[in-house]
Amino acid sequence: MSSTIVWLRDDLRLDDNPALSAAAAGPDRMTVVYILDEVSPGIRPLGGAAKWWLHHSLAALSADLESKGSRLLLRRGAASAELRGLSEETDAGSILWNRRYGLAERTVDAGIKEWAAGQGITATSFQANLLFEPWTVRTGTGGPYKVFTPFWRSCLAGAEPRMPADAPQRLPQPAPAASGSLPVSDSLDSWGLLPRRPDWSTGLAETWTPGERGAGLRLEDFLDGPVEEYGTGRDLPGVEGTSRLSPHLRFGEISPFRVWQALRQRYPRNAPADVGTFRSELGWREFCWHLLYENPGLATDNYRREFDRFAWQTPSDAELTAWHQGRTGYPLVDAGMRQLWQTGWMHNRVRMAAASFLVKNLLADWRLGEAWFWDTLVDADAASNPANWQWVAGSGADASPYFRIFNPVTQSKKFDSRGRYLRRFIPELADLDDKAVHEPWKDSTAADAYPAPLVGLQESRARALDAYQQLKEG
DNA sequence: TGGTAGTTCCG
DNA sequence: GGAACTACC
Repeated sequence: MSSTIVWLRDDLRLDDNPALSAAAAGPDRMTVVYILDEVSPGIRPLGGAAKWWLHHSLAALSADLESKGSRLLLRRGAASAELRGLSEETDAGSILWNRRYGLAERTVDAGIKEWAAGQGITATSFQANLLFEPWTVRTGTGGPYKVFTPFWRSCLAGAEPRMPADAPQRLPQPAPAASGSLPVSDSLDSWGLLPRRPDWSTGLAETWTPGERGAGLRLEDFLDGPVEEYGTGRDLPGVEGTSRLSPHLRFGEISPFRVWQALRQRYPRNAPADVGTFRSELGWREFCWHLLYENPGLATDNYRREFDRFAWQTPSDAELTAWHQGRTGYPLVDAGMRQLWQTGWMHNRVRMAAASFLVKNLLADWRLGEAWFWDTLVDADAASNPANWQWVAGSGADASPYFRIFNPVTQSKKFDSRGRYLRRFIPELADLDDKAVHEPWKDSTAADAYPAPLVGLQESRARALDAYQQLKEG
């Protein structure tokens, strides 16, 4: 008897999952498989925080599938080999998946599609993780967009994103192997995705609930309040003003179509400007994937190739470690880096300030920062992380102008004036008053507990402007 | 989705 | 002394 394989990747959900829904609507038995592929060429290994998330997300997904009569099969290895084996084991007549957009991933998928065609197996892919697929958004002259605003305007001018599909009520039974028993699954624990000695994941577990249910609750919480003041609230790191949906979107625990529709339903017309601002953040996610699709080397190559000649300085071990550990002596940067380490996430405005500090005040190559964020963020994806680092560095598409150098003191005075965020993540500063907390080096009582500034803002700023000036002239 | 420095103007 | 404005980086 023929069966269907649903291959899940960055779409760890039952809701609005077109591949899963298509299988559920058919008559076949169904094998749902997740493959941990660390060996196919060009696939970027997951960072540590992402591994932690993946473990818990798969555990949640597995339970959700079982509650509907299905099960999650886990396999590890090259995706193509695993799928071939599994197709044979389960006598699969079709393989279904939701599309992904990185070059290495597309290459794997295309290879499987070709193999399947030769075997008489139907391989079908669906749009599930982007509202606007990269190749569908074109400028008037047929090229890809390089600037966000016209990109997003073009997206919004087209057809409204489709309605999301509800999760199937019931799922087909798992397909047996030829032997009659179910195909063998790896145990999740055997993958070793969770940190061991030391276990740094406590703060992550306190902050997040990976999985589809956690994602839905985040969306509800956001719609119940912060969304209406998103325009101002999102800039205040001491306030819960953002959606915090990023890691859930990263792993596909919630569909962007579901988020879009939830906003549409809540604000059928005349949505407040804040809602438009939030939508445009979804737009930045789309734009980053658009950029990665057109520039597969986004994480390694300067988008603006003239930056290949830029005179990045190799930071000393002490400097890089101070940045990693949140001990640069600049409270906003340090609070952000500690939030990142403790919770796997950093507020967006603080990301900009912390990244600007590394790339401009320390004059370090943006790839060093990109790599650290890749390893420590729960929401780092292959598009947004490099695209945003290049945005900060000035080497990217629609990038921040080179002379825009964030002043971490000005930023914290402006966006965390009471020092609420600073004190939360830097206990050494808890007793300083609202003025000194932004500039602890001016307060003698802070001197022993908190590091002195790693570099002077004036000199390091001037040095960065010089380096950029040389690039322009050179 | 900035910052700085210089200027004017004000209390 | 600092808010507000501007030109420039």
